[in-house]
Amino acid sequence: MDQNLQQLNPEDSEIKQPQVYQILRQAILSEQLKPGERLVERKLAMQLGVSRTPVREAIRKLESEGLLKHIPRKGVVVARLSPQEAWEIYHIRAVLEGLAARLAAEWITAKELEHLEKLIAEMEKAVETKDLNYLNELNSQFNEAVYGAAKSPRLKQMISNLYDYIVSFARVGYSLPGRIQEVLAEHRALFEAIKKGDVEEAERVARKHVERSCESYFVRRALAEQEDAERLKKSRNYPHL
Amino acid sequence: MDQNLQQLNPEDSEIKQPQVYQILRQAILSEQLKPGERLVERKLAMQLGVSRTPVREAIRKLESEGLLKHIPRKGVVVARLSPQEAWEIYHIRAVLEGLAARLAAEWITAKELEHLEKLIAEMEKAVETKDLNYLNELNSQFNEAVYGAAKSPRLKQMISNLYDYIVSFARVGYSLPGRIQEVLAEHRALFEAIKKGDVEEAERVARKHVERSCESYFVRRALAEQEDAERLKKSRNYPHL
DNA sequence: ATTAAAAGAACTGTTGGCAATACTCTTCCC
DNA sequence: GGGAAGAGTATTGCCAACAGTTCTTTTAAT
Repeated sequence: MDQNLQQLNPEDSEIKQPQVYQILRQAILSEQLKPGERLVERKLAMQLGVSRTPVREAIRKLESEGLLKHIPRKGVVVARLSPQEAWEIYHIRAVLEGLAARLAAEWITAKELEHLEKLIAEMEKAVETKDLNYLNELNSQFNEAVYGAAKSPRLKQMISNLYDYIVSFARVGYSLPGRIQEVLAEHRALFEAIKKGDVEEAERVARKHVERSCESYFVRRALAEQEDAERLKKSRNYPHL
Repeated sequence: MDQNLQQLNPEDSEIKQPQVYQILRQAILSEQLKPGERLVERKLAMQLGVSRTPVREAIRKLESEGLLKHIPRKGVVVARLSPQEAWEIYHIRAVLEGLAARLAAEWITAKELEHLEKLIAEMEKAVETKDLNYLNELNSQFNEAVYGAAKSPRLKQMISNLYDYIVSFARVGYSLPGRIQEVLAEHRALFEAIKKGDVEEAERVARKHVERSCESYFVRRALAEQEDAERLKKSRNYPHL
């Protein structure tokens, strides 16, 4: 627990709960608060410079989104995804994004379509210059644009929520060789389907895309665990550490 | 606001927030608290015999599930589904239930399959005796059994949440002539697909089933509005009422 | 009678404190 | 020395009160 969380301004008369929520959410997604780590209301309240109530409510909200796990009379811990849960989430996302793509293919406007096209072009440039950070940013924008085109706020909301779970791992999903090109091709195929207004194709492509992401997530996760095991093996040689 | 909400036992040392949550949830789903109606923390707290804190937390939870709508510094009201939102929810449910059916077809056990078969048989009996209440109960059980067979707790949770929204209208979905037989046939088709282990077919059938429910929801809703309009017209003749 | 300002009422957001519960460390008995 | 009982501590659940904000009603001036 290093815990140098951003502090709230005490004289800030804004409503504090949403700010606390944002800070905690960021801390969890950035893994400043690590999976399995315990959150203590009073400590967080002290650190943030507010009373327990806003912290409490923020925690409850994060809990209902699934980022925290609450054990009655014991407290809350940062949720740790089991492989089974990660698989579930990816497959739920797959069908939801499929639906979003279908709706987008049906309802997209000329202006939105143009925006998507620009994003695709930008992505191609970013792939060539291997600017992974920018590519990630563009990726999010592309997804956002598709969800927006679907004209279904609730669907968009649900997808974003699910997206949060795996954001930390997904970010490094590109690290697999060849995956970058694959992702680009998949996005392009989705764009084409939406442009044609082919709802079936759009749904199929989007769904497949998420399923592929799921696969590379598990490959990535397996690699990470292998690395962990190696580290562990090494550290056994130096038990005093 | 008639508000004869069930009271909590004051000497009850159980944790109160979940109880308050259940009571409010029931009140909303049973339309004892009607869409658009405002919920006042202090009033509810008084009526339930607790302080504002548990009420507040229960409200926040219901809000995050979408049953309540929160307007900052104003309070919360019972969410009223616009036709657009109802449509969204049905279509999200359609793909999620499709996924659940697919997973069920893949992972169902012999015992679960047997249970489904019994439920189908019961439903046929209930259709003949026109026992609508029992049929509804069986319906829920059948759905639960399918979701359970999918072995995906999170998916099950999400579907149940969405189900709540439309439960009040769905209950009368049968009232359309011929719909009862249709529903039964759809359930039977789903059962057969799951039994065969045909994942594609199971998904397609389940999805179609929800889409049909959506249609009959809107027919039902249109009828209800027509009735409302008639009532309004009548009441105009007696403006003093 | 109409309108605008001001007082008042009604709520939510926030606070710190109290009670109940779960965990931990010490002490005592075998 | 090991294990069980008990005191002490940490932490959540709950509460009543206060502060700030929004809505309503009253009042006064035109």
